[in-house]
Amino acid sequence: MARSVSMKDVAQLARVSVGTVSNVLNRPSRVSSATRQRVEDAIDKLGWVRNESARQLRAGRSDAVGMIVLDISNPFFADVIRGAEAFCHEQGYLVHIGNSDQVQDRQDDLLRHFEQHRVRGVLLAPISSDLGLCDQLKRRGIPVVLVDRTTSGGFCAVGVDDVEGGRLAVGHLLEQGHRRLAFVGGPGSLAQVRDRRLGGDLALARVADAAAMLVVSTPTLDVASGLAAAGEIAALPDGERPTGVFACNDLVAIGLLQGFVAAGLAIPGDVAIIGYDDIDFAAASAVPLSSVRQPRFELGATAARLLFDEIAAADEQAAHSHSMIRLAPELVGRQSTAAGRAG
Amino acid sequence: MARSVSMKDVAQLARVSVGTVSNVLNRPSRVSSATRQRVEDAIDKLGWVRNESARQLRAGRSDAVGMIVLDISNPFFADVIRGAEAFCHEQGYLVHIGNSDQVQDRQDDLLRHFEQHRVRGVLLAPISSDLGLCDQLKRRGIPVVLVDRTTSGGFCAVGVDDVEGGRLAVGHLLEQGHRRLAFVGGPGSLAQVRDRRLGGDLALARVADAAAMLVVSTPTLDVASGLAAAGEIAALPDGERPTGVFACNDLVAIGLLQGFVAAGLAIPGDVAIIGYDDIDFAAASAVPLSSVRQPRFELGATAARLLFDEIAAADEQAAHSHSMIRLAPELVGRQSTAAGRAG
DNA sequence: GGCCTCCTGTGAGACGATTCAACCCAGGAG
DNA sequence: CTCCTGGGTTGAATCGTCTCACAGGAGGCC
Repeated sequence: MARSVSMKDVAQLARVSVGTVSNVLNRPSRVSSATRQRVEDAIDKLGWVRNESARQLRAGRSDAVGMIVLDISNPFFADVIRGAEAFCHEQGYLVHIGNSDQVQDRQDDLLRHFEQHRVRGVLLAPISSDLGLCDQLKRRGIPVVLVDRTTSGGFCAVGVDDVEGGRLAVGHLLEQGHRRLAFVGGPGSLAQVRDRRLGGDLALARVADAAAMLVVSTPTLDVASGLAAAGEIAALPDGERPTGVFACNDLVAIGLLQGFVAAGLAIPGDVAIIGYDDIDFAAASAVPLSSVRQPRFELGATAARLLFDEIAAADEQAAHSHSMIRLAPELVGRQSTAAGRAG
Repeated sequence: MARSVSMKDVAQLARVSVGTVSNVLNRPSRVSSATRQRVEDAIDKLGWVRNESARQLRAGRSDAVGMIVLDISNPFFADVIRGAEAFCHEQGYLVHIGNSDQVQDRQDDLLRHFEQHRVRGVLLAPISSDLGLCDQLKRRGIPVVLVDRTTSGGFCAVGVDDVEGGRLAVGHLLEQGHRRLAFVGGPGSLAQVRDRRLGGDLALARVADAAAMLVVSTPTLDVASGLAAAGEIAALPDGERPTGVFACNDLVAIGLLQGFVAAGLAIPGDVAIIGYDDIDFAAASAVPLSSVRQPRFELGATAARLLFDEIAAADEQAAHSHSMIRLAPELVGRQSTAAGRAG
């Protein structure tokens, strides 16, 4: 198409200088209303739209932050994104969303991309503790806030106390009388998986007559993994099969639920299930799923807030000390662990 | 932090001109290997990262496309995004994801933002037929492809035949012997809602002894809306209550399922339910949900392909005629409509 | 009337990467 | 020895916007 119209074209049509056009846009009070009107008319007439690249180049910064999640298909992250976006939008910032799919290379690619685009900051749900590229961003003056993570090494972080969450989940199963338990989740490289399991183990250690948790490791945290694990567990003979299963997240729990039902096991009669995240589908499942609720929206919003605090401190050359915010998980008991039928 | 390093710094350190640095990056064959090595060393040493704004300004174009979906929490769109992203990534493009949440103003904001950022094209799941801003983008040379939409007015479009899908869904209920049916969904401004319902009506018209569908309109297409509608339907007296319900999407269907169970109705014994989209949670639901499958991933990937065709045509100044691709929906029968018990 | 302000508006640089015409020099052909 | 060729490198111009020092004119004040 025709070369895109620039401020110069607008200036020409309005018979003013480009400087004046810029003033109309950025400090309208400095321009007389007659001139302003002429310029605005010219803008409308030509359909001029500001070129953000040029603006950013000149300003040396952008109006965007980047965000990387582990799995865009997981409704948990959808809500975290919503939270972050709500906050950023309020500040006039755009959020670039990236999906690492738990692949380190993909995460690194995205970080590089963000760096090239000179985002003001990054919200990262990290795959592993390998944060090499984050250090590079930090050195360049791009703050990084870790999301859904409670151990921070030189970064701000927001997370839910996963150890406590695991403790709640397993504690709940124990309270319902279950003594043979299983933990389903993976990979172990994810801090979430390790912490939740650890919490479970801690709860278990307080009860004398409970066996160690059977651990079924999965490659990812999705429905398919839960389904596969269900088959494995259902195949165990009656006396050995766990009566209570702690799934590392709700997707896995839903897979388990489906798998157990398909194998002819009753929920919670034969097996009780508790998930993690309390996504909407957990409650909506026909055997409503007990779960450990995380404040998803707040997680995203808080992370965004920390990020903007750090950005503001850098702008003002003020000191900034990294903070780590640990939100509290909450047990949500539903039918999938209802008492009265378990052995 | 220190002013970000530019190519000039690299050039200085490597004792060459900036032109040579640029050549190393963009046409390495033109540079002697000794020089190239020196430049690359300098880049590493300084940690230089290309400034994408400057590159884009000079090039007059970006390496990104924009995508706007109706509801980022709906797993249906998560998969559409995956499809689009897979294709774009292969072409070396980045996808900016935006969430309109079915709010026209939000959609327009996002379109304006994309225009300012000079994206190469836009994939849009439109809220209504009001595409005013899209025309503006088109005039500016930014092609727009409509996603999940089969009526195109001057745009390429990819969609699933929703009328056919509605026909399949209701046809299936009729085949199972149901004669009192309901349709749950809304708002009517969404083409998806209108078309699916129309398809249902068409199927119904072929059967002499079936009553007209009871239409329960909802404000949005989410779980909460389904729950509310379930209450409304469950309250009807036994002889009047529909025995088969067609939900406009799976989120609504899941809400219905939960609501009916809570009201003491058996699925599919008292009420059969069929949803739409066949998201993973439909199959994983403890009463596995019948649904109409849409090729979600393919939908996104195809839309991206059309977009790049149009971009390529524009680059080569070749003619481009808009195409409209209609993918076929597919009935997936599961337990929620299983036969043998319905009246 | 002269001088000082305030109000508008101007125009010349940046910002950082890319491109391209021009240049330099070594080596080969004549 | 001169001319030509071509690989390797340079430097300036360019993209569109923003900022800032400054100019011109109107009005106020002494």
